[in-house]
Amino acid sequence: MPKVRPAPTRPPRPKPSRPWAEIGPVATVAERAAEALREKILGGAFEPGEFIRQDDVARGLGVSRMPVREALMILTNEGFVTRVPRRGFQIPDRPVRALVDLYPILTVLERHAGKASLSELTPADLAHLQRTNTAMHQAVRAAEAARTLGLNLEFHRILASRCGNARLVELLEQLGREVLQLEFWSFANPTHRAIADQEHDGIIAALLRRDFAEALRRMEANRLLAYDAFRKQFEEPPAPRPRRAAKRK
Amino acid sequence: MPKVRPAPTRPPRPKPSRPWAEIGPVATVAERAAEALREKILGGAFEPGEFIRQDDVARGLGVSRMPVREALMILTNEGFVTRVPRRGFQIPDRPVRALVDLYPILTVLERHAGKASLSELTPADLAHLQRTNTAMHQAVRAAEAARTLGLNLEFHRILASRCGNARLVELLEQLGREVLQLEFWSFANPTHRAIADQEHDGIIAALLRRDFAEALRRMEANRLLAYDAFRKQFEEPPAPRPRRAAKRK
DNA sequence: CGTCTGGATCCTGGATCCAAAAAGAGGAGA
DNA sequence: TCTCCTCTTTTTGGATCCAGGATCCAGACG
Repeated sequence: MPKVRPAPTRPPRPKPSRPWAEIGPVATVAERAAEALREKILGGAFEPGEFIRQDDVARGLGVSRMPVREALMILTNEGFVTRVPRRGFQIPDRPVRALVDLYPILTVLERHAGKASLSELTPADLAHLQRTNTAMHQAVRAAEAARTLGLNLEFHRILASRCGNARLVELLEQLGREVLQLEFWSFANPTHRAIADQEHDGIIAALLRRDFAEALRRMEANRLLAYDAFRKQFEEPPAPRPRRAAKRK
Repeated sequence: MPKVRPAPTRPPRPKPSRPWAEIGPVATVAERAAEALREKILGGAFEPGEFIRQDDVARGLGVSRMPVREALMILTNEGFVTRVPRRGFQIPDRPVRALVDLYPILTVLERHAGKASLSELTPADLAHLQRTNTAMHQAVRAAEAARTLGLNLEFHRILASRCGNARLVELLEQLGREVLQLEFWSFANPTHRAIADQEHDGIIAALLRRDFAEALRRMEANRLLAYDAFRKQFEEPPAPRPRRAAKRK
């Protein structure tokens, strides 16, 4: 008989015996599934508006459907998919609107973080920034999508890292991830990436001169540039429903 | 034999025959569980740092453990709980730090949204605002916690609703929910609530005069007030680990 | 010939079951 | 008597199974 537990709460960890505690990636299967799905999505395995079949993913990963479900919920938080109550999880089908909404949010938050953070960056941070930048140059040339995205995130995360607000850094990373992913779908053209690269160089140069105002301007210009290029390209989605050819047997 | 599916993607909804589509709350069990858990958490059924036992909740709701798991993931997105990989979901145990981080984010985003939204509010919006405000007055007097929180969210949501950025409204609501919940835990004292109420009246008055700058100032003052009151009260958490009495047999 | 309705099929959501891991308790040794 | 180790219990994480519902296709009717 499972005797009723006398204390409503567990004593708050009297022993610090937690040899795991954030040490290694004891990654649960769901997290690994989320990682794999993220890669697949970024790799273009799905197209906007498509619903993700859970057991297809499960079979593909060699696991059951449950960790896939959890992974999809994780990806929902990260903005990679959206949930429709009895239909499942689908790739967002209106990336245009989402991007137009996201840019101003990211701009204002990045400015706020940058004001506090840029002047506090240590020489080690700057070195890290430069390493990340050169690595990203290589990734761009090699056309490694996921790697480029990760390095771009890293770059911006370093820029904001010293703002003294952990939650803000976290939020910026989450929104930045969404933006990069959406940009990735919208225009996978390399010219845009090259432009972003140039801007990154400019930011680093300004930081090395300790010209923080200029660095901040460059950061905003970086976003604004992408925003404009984007709106120019997708001023209005031409076909409301592209009427893709039906599956042929 | 489940014959291999010939087309990798389902034809993208050729028929718009979706009689459900956001009509009624076809709420899945997990969503209802999330709602119930939210109420319980706000009601103080758990204390900061406590881990939530999944099958306790499941038994309490008369459902299996799986929708509870999904509900907990939903609540994780909303910031009500945090996840520890092999331990479960716990009530965040450092609300102080979280609040100090959240206030500036919410302030800067609210200012951005308010600049665009306040001048676009319709008379109907203002009426809605006033109705919400009076309802919240009543809820405060009746000490109905969850209701007060919901109405407060509604109030701020209306203020930002015309900013033309759906994602921003959504983000503000999410962060605002976190802040209100954390405030609720930190100081459940009614004086603070009363002060917030006063500020709401001031915001409405300024809006009726179409003095948007003043309304914006009032909005920021609203947050700043709570921020200061909060920091004054919890300047430094006195006991790092309150050393709760162990359960007695 | 187009449209609507009915049934078959597939997929998601929920329940139940099993394994693994962490916490808790008790005993042995210093 | 205190500490460390081991064994038990509890709880989470994952797998499998079942039911409800949505889509899709075919046939009937206008």
